[in-house]
Amino acid sequence: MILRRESEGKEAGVVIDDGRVRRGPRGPYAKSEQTRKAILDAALKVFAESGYRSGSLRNVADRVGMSEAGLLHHFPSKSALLAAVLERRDEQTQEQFDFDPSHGVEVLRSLVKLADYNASTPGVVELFCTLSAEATSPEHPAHQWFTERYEFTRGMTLGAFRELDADGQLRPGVTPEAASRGAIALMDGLQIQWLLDRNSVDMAADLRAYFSALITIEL
Amino acid sequence: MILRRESEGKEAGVVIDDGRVRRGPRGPYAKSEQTRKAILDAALKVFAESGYRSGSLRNVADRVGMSEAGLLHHFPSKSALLAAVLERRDEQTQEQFDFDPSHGVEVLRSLVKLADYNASTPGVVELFCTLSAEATSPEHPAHQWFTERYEFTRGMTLGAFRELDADGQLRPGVTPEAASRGAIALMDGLQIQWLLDRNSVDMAADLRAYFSALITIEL
DNA sequence: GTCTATAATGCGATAGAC
DNA sequence: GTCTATCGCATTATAGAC
Repeated sequence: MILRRESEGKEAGVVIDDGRVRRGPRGPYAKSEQTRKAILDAALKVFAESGYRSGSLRNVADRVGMSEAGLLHHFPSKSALLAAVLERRDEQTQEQFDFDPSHGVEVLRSLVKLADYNASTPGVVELFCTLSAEATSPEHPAHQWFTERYEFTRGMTLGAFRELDADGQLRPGVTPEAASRGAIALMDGLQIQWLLDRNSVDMAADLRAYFSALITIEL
Repeated sequence: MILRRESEGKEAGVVIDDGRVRRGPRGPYAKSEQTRKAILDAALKVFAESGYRSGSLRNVADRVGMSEAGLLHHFPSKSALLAAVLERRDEQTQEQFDFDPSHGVEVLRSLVKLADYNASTPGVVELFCTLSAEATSPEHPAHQWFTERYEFTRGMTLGAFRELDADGQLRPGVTPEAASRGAIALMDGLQIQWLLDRNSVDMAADLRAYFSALITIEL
């Protein structure tokens, strides 16, 4: 699941070295932008396959064809690298999906489209699946990031269901709160089954079926 | 989510050292049974908090108050310890929950009860949440174990929904296949949100709401 | 900007004394 | 059954040459 939180005010970062927060490159990295991107691509794959804790800088460095020390010239620490990877995913998906909470049905349609798109980027699904489980631990450097991410995502979905509820388009017994928690949970849970066997699950179709069971109008 | 697969025929084990499969103690461990249990309790906590890959034998040994070498006298390797932990959970929950697929509604009721029970054992939820994400990787020693576990669980739930379908108790548009995949996914996904903030989610209530949206009869 | 070298720590597992 | 000692390897990160 990839969603973008509103980029106003203080954005949640990833805790680096138990204190500082990195939000982006501080200086003009203009010349080495390519190298940075290559590192981030490799890091995404490594963290996706092994998680943050077990993924190693050596593995990332090997994939990008440089030494660990060379890598650490671009990112001062492992947690800073994780922060940059998550930050970059947010930026990229912000461009692709626009979730306008003013139209309830549109949000649900966008979530189905997102589930469909996710099926084309297994590495990213792996990354978020692994990290969201890992980051439930309060000591994890991305714990706060995921906490706020879930709050934002659930809030947006909740707004959509509330609007549908106000328009009388929710089936009797369905509450916006349970429906929004369920929608996020379903997307996460389907990803696990999909990663175990990609032929066994159509994430978008199952999410659409869930929505169809909750609302009275056509999706 | 804790479910017991049928214990007939060849049971899936956890791959140990790329080959052997450990299913239980081979000899009479009668005298050191207490020590084994203490180790398994500590190992469950460590694997729950850090996952299998990042969890260390040293951490387990420290908690149980012995050396790593002493621990490895009882379990020949780290993966053998993981196998024993998963095996033990299966045994313990087998005694507590009986899923009889002959009565569709009863299976759904049992799943809600299970979700409620899980909320009283956060350590176990953490363990399965972390491991099921970690084990989506084909190289993980518990990959096969989780693959077969999901197949079994989904099959049982599918049977329940098929029976409800035959009795005309599914709402129009609901298919047993999507419903069963969704039920498992919902349980998994709710666990992530619950682990992030235990006050934000009532897993059993949300699962019940999901079922209520799919079936026409009272739960 | 990238490297080699190295520090400092942690890991799983084995050998052998008791 | 448990220990100490140790092996061999991986890890993050730093120092300093080029």
